[in-house]
Amino acid sequence: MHLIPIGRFSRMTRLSVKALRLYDDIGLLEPAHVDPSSGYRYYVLGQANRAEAVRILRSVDMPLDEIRTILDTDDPGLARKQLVIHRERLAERLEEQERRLAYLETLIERRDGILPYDIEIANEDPQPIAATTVTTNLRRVGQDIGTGFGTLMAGMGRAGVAPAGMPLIVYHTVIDEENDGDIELCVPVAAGFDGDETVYSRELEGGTMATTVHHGPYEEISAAYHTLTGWIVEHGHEVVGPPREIYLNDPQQVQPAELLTRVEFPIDPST
Amino acid sequence: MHLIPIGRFSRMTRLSVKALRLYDDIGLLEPAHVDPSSGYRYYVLGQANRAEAVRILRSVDMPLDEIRTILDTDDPGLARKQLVIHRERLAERLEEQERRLAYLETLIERRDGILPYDIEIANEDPQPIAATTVTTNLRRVGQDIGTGFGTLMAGMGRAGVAPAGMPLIVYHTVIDEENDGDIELCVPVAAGFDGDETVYSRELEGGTMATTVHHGPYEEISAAYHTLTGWIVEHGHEVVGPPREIYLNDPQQVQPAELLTRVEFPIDPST
DNA sequence: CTTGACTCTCCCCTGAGGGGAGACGTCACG
DNA sequence: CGTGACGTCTCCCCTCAGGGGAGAGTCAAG
Repeated sequence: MHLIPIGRFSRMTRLSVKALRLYDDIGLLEPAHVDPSSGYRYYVLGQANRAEAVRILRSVDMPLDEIRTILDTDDPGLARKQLVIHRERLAERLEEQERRLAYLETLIERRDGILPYDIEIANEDPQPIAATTVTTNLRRVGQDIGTGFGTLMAGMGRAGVAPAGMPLIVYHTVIDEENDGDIELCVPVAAGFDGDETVYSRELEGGTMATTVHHGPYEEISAAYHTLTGWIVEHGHEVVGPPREIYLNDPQQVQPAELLTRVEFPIDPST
Repeated sequence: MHLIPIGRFSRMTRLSVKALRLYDDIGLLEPAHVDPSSGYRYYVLGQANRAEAVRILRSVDMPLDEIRTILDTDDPGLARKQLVIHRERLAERLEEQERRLAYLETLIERRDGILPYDIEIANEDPQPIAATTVTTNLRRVGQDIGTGFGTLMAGMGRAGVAPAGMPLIVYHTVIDEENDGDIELCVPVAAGFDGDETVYSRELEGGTMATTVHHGPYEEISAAYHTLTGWIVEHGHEVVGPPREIYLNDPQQVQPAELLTRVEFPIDPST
């Protein structure tokens, strides 16, 4: 029975000495013999095989405890299942890397840097609108907007009025991940009409607005808000009403990266 | 100047409080004001923009110090270059994940488990061969085998002899990553011939062999060696000569996953 | 003034080892 | 049998971007 010290075993198996010691500590690959006085680890040839299996499975980035599960089971079906589970995990990571890469590409494509918002002051006239109010939060907001606009269109059909401009949303409450808030889905119309409880007619407030246009998917719009609110405070203005978003093109028709959304904050016009 | 405590700023920016404190510590995003008596961090609206940029860049897994580089430079070219560098890195990881995934697939495909080696005892007759010796290590071995067989074929052509069997290699020394060793590239021939210094004729030793066949790329062959040597020791045999590999098919003609390599260890036939 | 929500610092934890210090063991050579 | 050159041991700290929690202090509203 050849006893092999850790260094030679390390060269045989191409596992580092540090790794071998770790595998001993966690009981994944214990030396056949440990000298009780010196603590020296000694392996035998027959262990190289298990070591090789560990090396292979680590090379596909499998966690150590799963490797132990696979190597210590007698059920080849279970081992196989673990491998398949790990494959799913790798595939998932692969997808994630792909998504990140794609996103990063779009960041690079933006030739104006990461946060290219030009802020303008605009004077908006009051405008008759058809509107409906929904309560939602940041997690559900995408769905709720979709169904909400459906409701709105249905109500406008009942009232016999047609859109006269781009749809918009007034954010009456600040909504975030867990806190619900009220948002008002609106479509400009030619004149006021008789609505009902859910779809009603009102006049959208006009006034001085600080505005900017967000170019890209809705998920990334918060930077536009931050830029605007920061700009407003820095320039000594005050926010005098809820902000609104005006959807300049249709998510059904253009790619998310091409979406244009105008964000407007009503402000007091003083310097 | 609104001062925003960390919790609200956290909700505004969707960065965790822990993360904000970390970014303060490393100077990536320092609060506009820190109360000297309580230590409370207070942010201003204008910082939300930078926070947003951090969040975006973290979402593509960029390291914090590179984010700092990008955000603190005035040179948009440099920032862009960093983004591109990071893209390369992501793409590299993507490839790596793909390679691992593919490898794992092959592991799963092997229906016999991870290390399916059947070991047999064989009696080999002595065999005249043409041979050449090269000194190499585990890093260069692939190239050296390629050019070595070229040399061997050229020498056989000069001597006017033709191959009479599968090529093989005798591993006279254990080679590893950094230590060179001698390997002897061989081709069976019908009978001995007059060689020269580099390509010579000799008789390959016969005898009792412990053998197994490795199915797959050369890089994964070490498990075959470990299995064999482990088996030999466990069965009380002794290795009486250098091991050899016989290449049963041609890497030029089949996929690496389909390669078949017979590994043989000469042993004493006792027991 | 009290209560409840918020925030602070400090410490330990993640996974799979890497780097190094200081002490001890082993082996081949003379 | 001694000696020098390696080999190996344990122990500790480090990675990276935070997460979890303890215990103490702070803030704002009623």
